Amino acid sequence: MMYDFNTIEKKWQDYWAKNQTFKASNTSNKPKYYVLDMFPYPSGAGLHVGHPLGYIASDIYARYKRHKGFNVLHPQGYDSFGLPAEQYAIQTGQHPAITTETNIATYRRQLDQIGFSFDWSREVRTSNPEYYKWTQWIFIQLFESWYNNDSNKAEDIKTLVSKFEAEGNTTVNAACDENIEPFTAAEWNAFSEVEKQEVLLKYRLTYLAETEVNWCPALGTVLANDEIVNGVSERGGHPVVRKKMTQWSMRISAYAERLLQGLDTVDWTDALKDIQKNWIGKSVGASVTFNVIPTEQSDEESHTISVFTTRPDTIFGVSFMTLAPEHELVSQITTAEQKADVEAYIEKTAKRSERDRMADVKTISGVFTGAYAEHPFSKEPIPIWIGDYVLASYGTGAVMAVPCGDQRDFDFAKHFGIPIPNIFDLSSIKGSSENSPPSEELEEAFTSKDNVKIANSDFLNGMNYKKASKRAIYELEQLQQGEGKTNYRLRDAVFSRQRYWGEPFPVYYVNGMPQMIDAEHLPIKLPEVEKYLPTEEGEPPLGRADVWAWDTTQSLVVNNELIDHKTVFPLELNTMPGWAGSSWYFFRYMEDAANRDGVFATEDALNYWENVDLYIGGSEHATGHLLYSRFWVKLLKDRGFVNVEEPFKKLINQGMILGTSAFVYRVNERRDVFISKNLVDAFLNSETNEEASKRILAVTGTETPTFSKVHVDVNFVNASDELDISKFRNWRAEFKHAKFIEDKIIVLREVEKMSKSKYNVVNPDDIVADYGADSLRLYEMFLGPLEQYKPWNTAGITGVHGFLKKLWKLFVNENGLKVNAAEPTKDNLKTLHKTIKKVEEDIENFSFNTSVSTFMIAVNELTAQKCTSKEILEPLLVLISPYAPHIAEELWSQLGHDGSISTVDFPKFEASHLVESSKKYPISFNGKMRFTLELPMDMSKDEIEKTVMAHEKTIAQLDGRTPKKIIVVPGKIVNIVG
RNA sequence: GCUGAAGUGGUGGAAUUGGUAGACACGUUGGACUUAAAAUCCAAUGUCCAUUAGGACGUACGGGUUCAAGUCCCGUCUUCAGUACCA
Repeated sequence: MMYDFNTIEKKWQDYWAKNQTFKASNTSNKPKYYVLDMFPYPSGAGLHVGHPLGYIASDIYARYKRHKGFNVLHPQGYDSFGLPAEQYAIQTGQHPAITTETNIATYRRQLDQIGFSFDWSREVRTSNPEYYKWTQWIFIQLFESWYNNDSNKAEDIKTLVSKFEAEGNTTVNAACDENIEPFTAAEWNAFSEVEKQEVLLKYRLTYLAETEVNWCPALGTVLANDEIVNGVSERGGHPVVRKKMTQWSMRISAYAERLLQGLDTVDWTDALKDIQKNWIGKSVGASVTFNVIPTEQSDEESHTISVFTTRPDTIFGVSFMTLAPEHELVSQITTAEQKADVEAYIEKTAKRSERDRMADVKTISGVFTGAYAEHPFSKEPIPIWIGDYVLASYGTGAVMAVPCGDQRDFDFAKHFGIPIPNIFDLSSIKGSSENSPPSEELEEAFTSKDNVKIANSDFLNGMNYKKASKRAIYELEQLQQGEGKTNYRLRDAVFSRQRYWGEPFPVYYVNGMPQMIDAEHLPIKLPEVEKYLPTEEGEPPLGRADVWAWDTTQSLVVNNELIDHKTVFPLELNTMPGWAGSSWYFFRYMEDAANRDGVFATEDALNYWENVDLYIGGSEHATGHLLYSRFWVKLLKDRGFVNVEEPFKKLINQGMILGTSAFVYRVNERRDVFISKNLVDAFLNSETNEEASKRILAVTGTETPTFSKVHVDVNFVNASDELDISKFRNWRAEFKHAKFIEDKIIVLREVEKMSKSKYNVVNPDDIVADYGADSLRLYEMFLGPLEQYKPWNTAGITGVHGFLKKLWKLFVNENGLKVNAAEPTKDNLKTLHKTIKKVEEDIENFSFNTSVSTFMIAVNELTAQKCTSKEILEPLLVLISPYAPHIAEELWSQLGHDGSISTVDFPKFEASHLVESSKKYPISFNGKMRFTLELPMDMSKDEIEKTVMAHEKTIAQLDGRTPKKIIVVPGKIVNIVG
C-alpha cells in the first residue's frame, strides 16, 4: 500500500468536519485552554506559504493540549473590514461585501486543506452586522464612560453628572481635555442641555475633537501616526498633509499607567514589552511655569511659558529656554529687532520635511526671540530662544534648557555662546578629579542622575537627584509655579475614518451634538451608496447614501429627505478604523454561535474561558492591535462586562517566511542573451576570466559585457537551482527568443520578502497537491525556530516528505499493515522514550523545528531496528499526530481504532528506559578530543582515571610526557592536561 | 544615535546547565536497481595537509577567564527589527 496523501488528507478533513471533532464545549470537567491566532484579513491574493506558519504552530499546540487532557478553544475568523476591498470597489464598482465573501471562500478552502483543528462553528467576521452590532455597542459604552483617576477606573458618565450637580467639577479628578473651565454645581445646573453635553464630551472616553490630523488626499482619509512611514502613507506611499478636522478620538491616554503596569503580568517577550513601554513613554518629573518678562514691544497681556522637565532638581542650571518654532507664543513675545530673524527661521524649519530633520540631527539651529523669562527662584532673566530640536507635538512644545545636565541643551548653548553654569558638585562624581571647581568649564553635559550632588543651587545644595527633585517641586508649588507631573508619550487615538468599508457609528447629531442610538436598535447597518469615493464636497463616502438619517420616533434609519432636525436627524458619516473590530473579537469566540444573539458573549462563557492562554501572530501589531485591545479589555472590565484585565496571557510573534528569489543574468549589450550565475562568476574571477570571456564573446560579439539581474519565477527552478529554459521562454513574450550560452542555467539565489513582484511567491495549494498538507505542516516547522525570519525554499520539502513515507513504511508494506504484538526490545523502548521526552520539552518551549528532527531520528532508528511492535508504534503515532494529523489518523484507524486520534492521551515518559549501563567517554588532551572509550556508568572516578591512563592510545598521545593534571567528570568527559 | 535580536559547512539549521561543534535535512559526488527516467536504497561530504595512520585549522573579528568556551567576560565589526531629537 502506497502513502496516498491526497486521498488520506481529504478523507480525514471530511471526517473532522462531519463529526465536529474540534468543536469546543463551554461545559467540561477538563481544564480550559484557549489558543488563538491573529485572524487574517482576507485579501484577494489568497494565502501564500508564509501565512500559515503561525497557524500551524498554534494548531500543533492546540492539538497537543487536547492530548494532554485540556478542553481547547481554537477558533478562527476574518478581520473582514479593510481598505483593499474598498479600493477594489472604487475601481470596479463591485460591492466590498461581495469581494470579501469571495475572498473568504478562498481563504477557507486554503485553510481547510492544511488540516487545522479550528472550531469553525464559532467563526467571526468583523464586517458581519451581527458582529459589528457589538463593536457599535462597545463604542456606546466608551461614550457613556469617564475615567476617574481617584478610583483608577472607568465609570458610568452618570456618576460624573451627579458629581457635577452636587459639587461642580473642581473636585473631580478625571482623565479629560486640558482646557476645561472650572464651574460650580450651581453653574452646572444652570447650563443649557447643549452646554452640558459640550462639557461632558471633554470627559467621555470617546469624544469628538477638532484635531490636526494626517490627511491623505489620495486615499481621501485620515491616517494614524503609525500608518505613516517617512511622511507618506504606509499603504500606497501617498503624500500626507496636516489638516484640521472634527474626529472621534479614543481617550486611551487615560489608561497609560495601567497599560504599562499590566505588562508585568503577561508572558510576552521582553522585546515586545519594550516596544510597548517605549510607545507609552512614561516620564516622571514636574511642570514648571515661567513668567515672561514684559518688554515695551510686547502687548499688554502677561505671558507664561509652561514646560515639562524630568529634572526639576536642575532648575538652577537653567540658562535659557527653547520653544518649538511652531509654539503659539513665539509670535507674541518676539521683539521688534528679532522679528525678521525669527520669521525667517520659522519659514526655514517649516520647509524642512520631517525626513530632513531626522537625517540631520547634528546640525544645531535656532534663533533668539529677544524676550526673557524670569527664573522662578533667582528672578534672573532667562533668554527665550526657538529651535527645531524642540518638538511642538511632545510635552508643551517648550523646554527649560539646562546645558550642564542635558546634552542637546549643552550643544545648543555651546553653539550660540550661551553661558553654561554648572550646578553639579563635580567632586561628588565618582571618577572625576578631586576638588574640581564647580564653575569649571565643562566638556560635555553631565546627564547621569546617580552619585551626584547638586551645587550652586540655593536651597538644593548638597542634595541628591531624588531629594532635590522633591524639594524643587515643593518650592515651585509654594510659588504656584509648578507641580509634580508624569508625562506619557502615548497620544489619544483618532477613531474616525473617511471610508465606506468599516463599522458605521451608532451616532446622530442634534444641534451639532452627537447622540448615541439606543443599544436595542443596533446594528446600524452600512447604507448602500452608488460610489465608494468621498463626495464632491469632500465628505466621506457615507455622505453619498440616500437613506442615512435617524428617525427618533420610529427608531429607524430613514431617507435623508426626511431630516427636519426635530425628530429626524443626520447620521454620522465617518466609519470606524480597522482596529475597532479586532479589539474585542477574542471574546466573541467564547460564546457558542447558537447563544450569541442577545449578548456579545454570555457571562458564563466569559467566566469560563477568561482570556487567551496562547496568542500567536506577527510582530507588526506590537503597538497597534495589541495596545488597543488591551485598552478595550480594561474598559470592559471597569464597566463590569468582563472579568479580566489583560486579553492575552502568553504571546508569541512568529517570524516571517521570506522568499528565495531566483535570477538569471541578461547581457546588456545583447538583450536576448541570458547566462547563468556560474558563467558570470567565472567571468568575474581573474583565473577563469579568459575562458569565460571567450564563450560570451562567441555569442554576443562583445568583449566587455555587462550584466543585469533578471528575476525568474521560482517555480521554474529545480532543487539544484537549475532553470527550466522552456518554461522561461513561455513565460513572457520578451523571453520567447531568449538565447542561452550554456546547457545548464544555474540561477542566482537571493533571499527577499515574498512578493508577487519578485516572482518568489509559493502557493500552499501547489505544495499540498504535490506533497500533501502533512508535508507542508512539517516543513514549515522544520525550517527553523518559530520566531525567526527564514527563507522558504521548496527544494527542501523532499526531506520531510521522505520522512512521512518512511513513517508510513514502518506501519505498512505491500501486503498491508505489518504492525504486530511483538514484545518491544530495549532499543525500541529507548528510542520511543527519548522521543517522548524530547518532543514534550520541545512543544512546551515552542521549539517545533527540533521536534521534527527528533521524529526523523526516531523513525530512522526504529526502521533500522526493524521495529513492528504496536506497543512502540502506537504511542509514536500520537506524538506525531499534532504535527502530521492526517497520516496519524489514517494509521491509527488502520491499527483498528475507532474514532479520532486527536483526544488520545499523550504518551507518558518513563525515565527507566533511558538508564544506560555504560558511557562512551570522550578522552581529551588539553581540551581536544582524541578518541572515545566506552566505560561502565558506575565506574568510579579513580577507576576511570586508571583505565584511561593505562589505555594504549593514551600512552601514544602522551608520547612519554607526564600529565600535569587529569580531569575526570563521571558520566561526561575525561581531560588530560600536560 | 538609542533599544532589542542575531552572526555556526555550499544551504536551512542543531548543540536546553561551559564538557565529543556541525544533529536532522537540502544540495553535491560516487554506487546499486532500471532499456532509460522517476522513485527507492547504500556510501562519502567543514576547510587544508597526508597514500594510509594521522595531523593542523575551524562557530563574525581581537583579547580574556577556565583543565575545557559556539556557550561566560571585555572590546570591535556586520546584519535585521523597533524607535526617532521625549525635554
